[in-house]
Formats: sequence, structure tokens, C-alpha cells
Amino acid sequence: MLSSMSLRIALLGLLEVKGPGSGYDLAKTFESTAHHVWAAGHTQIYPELVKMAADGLVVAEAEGARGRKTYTITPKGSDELHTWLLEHEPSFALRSESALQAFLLPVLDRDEAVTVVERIRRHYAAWLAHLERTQPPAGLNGLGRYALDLGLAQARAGLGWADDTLAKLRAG
Amino acid sequence: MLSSMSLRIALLGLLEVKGPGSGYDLAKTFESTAHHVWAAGHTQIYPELVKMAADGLVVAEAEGARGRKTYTITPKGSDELHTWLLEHEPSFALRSESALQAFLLPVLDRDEAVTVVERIRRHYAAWLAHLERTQPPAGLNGLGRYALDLGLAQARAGLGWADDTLAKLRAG
DNA sequence: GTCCGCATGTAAGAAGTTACATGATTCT
DNA sequence: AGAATCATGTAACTTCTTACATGCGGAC
Repeated sequence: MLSSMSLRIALLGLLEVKGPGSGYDLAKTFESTAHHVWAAGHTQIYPELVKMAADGLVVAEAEGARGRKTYTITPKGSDELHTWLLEHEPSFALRSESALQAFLLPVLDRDEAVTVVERIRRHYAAWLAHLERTQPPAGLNGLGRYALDLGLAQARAGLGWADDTLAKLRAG
Repeated sequence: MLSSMSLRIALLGLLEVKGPGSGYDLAKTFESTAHHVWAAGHTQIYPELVKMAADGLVVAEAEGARGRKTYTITPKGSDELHTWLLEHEPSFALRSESALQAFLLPVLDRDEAVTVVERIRRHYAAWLAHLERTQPPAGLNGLGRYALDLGLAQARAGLGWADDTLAKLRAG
């Protein structure tokens, strides 16, 4: 077993809850439901499904129009999903461009720093607005509802940080 | 210019504030000060410095014991750093294993979900404790102080989410 | 019939991880 | 002398991004 393979896990989760689907379906669902926890486009998803099939985590039935393949999760795939959830210690490999900008603020003079923090603030505000518009998707058996709460909490924390920091910068 | 190159920027920031240093110095400083905003080990840093030197963002003086090279930021490097800070729109490419676990919670039964959230809670608690112990490093001219606040806010948000979620799971 | 969205992919390269390799200095 | 830590690197691999390529089906 490899160390990360989070994309696999996310795909297995969608297949387990939504039932069988094509790569295209998965890519769409990914975009609309899982994008804020793990981003991945179709160019990453298609080859990954092929590998997962080779590893016996999913099965593909080649079928219908323009070579559309429908993937179904196997018992082995379901096992892998549950094992990962129960046993994998999530890594805190943080890699955030806004946090990096925050880190580097002291190299700027005050006005520049204000500009940068205002932009970060707008980003958090936009993200928060987006999440507030997002309803936990129907037909997914609750999948994503807890992550949505987490996202909201993090976005609000970021927004609060930006406001505090702007106040500090303007006062100092 | 490439789209991301955040590692370069982080290194330029350290060189600008701390003054010249070797790859080893930078790797150490990275680990102790910037790790919570952008993780990178020496195997990534050494080759990157070579490329940055080739691009004229830093200069290396080969010197002293065991081939230790000291890198100094150039005006061009400083330019690049400031331009990035002022102009780069940070991307929100989120990729968090804990958020993914949160997303997938509904595939588990209640007791399993509680176990997973408790583990995530421990992680946020450990992170928070670590950040609370961390003092904004002296000798770095304030570098990292704002990112530290941001990290604290995010860790507290995560901890709060875990507590709320545990309450919900146990009540439901 | 032609345009648009559906649907599937490949290829090249950048970024990041893990494991390995090597030699110099300092401490005991 | 031996151990620990300083200090630098390479190689192989996985993961992710960007750009390109292709063909079907329905709408007009």
C-alpha cells in the first residue's frame, strides 16, 4: 500500500455512496461535491480509474455509446476505503499559498501588506459565500455534510484573521 | 513565469530577511519556521536553489568546509519576491486528508465515525498545542508572526468543528 | 450540416516524496 | 577511535498540471 492515495479513496467513496458511474460522472461529481476537500480534474481521474481496475478495487464494464465505461466498486475496494478511513493518520502537510503570503507579510511595507491582506480577505469571503450557497448534495446519503461544516469553520477563521490583521496593520 | 513556484518564493523570503545562508541553513530554518505554511525537505530545496541560481534569483559563493555554498538573494530575486506577493492571486487548491476523512464520514457507521473524528480532533489539538508553543522566531524581523495567528485560528476552528461533530454524532 | 456540449483520453513536464549515498567535523 | 551530527547531494518514483487530440450525439 502506498502512503497517500487520497484520490483513490475519494473516488471509492463516491462510488460506494452513489453507486456505479463513468469517469465522466465521477469527474463531475468530484467537481461539484468534493472539490473543496480534494481537487482533481478528469486528466487525473481517468488514468487513476484504470490503475484502480488493475488493482481490483473497481470493475469496469465497457458499454454503450462512445466507449463509456461504467465503474463499480468491488468488495476489495470497499475494504480499502474503510480501512483507510479507520486507520490512516491524516498528514498535516499544509501547503497554502495564502498562508505563505501571510508568512511573508513582514517583507512588505505597511501599505503593501494591507493590499495583500485585503486580497486574501476577499478570497476567504468568496470561499465562504460559495460554501454558504452549497447545499450538502442530495442523493449522496449525507456525503460531504460534515466537510461542509469544516470548510465553513475554516473560511470564517480565515476571514476573522484577515480582519484582525488589517486592524493591526492600520493601527501599527 | 510558472504558475506556482511557491517554494522559490518562500526561499527568497527567508534569504531576504535572514540574509545569506547555505542550503542546509535554509532547510533548517524552513523546518522550524515555515513548515506549517509550506512543507519542504532538503531534497527539494537543494535542487531548487541550483535552478534559482541558474535563473539569476540568487548567487552562490562556493566556499569553506565540505563544499558549503552560501546563497545570497539578488535584486532580481528580491523583485520576484515582491512582485509575487503583490500580484499573485493565491489559489485555493485545498488538499487536506483530514477534510477528506470528514467528507467521507457518512460511509461509516456511527461508532466508527466517532473514532475517526476523535482522531482528527487529537490532530488539531496537537497542532494547536504546537503552534501555541511556537514563538514568532527572533532574528527574522517578524517573519511568520501573522502566519502563526492564521494557523492558530485555523487550528481552533478545526478543533471546534471536531467537538461540534462529535456532539452531533453522539446525539444522533 | 455545423456547432456545441458530452465523453474519453494522451503526453510532456513540474512538483513533491522516499530512499539511498557520501564525506567532514565535533564530541566523548 | 567511534558516534553523532553537519552538510550536500542523486535517483527513482508518484502525483499533479497544462495542453493537446478526438470523436459522438443532439440542437438548430
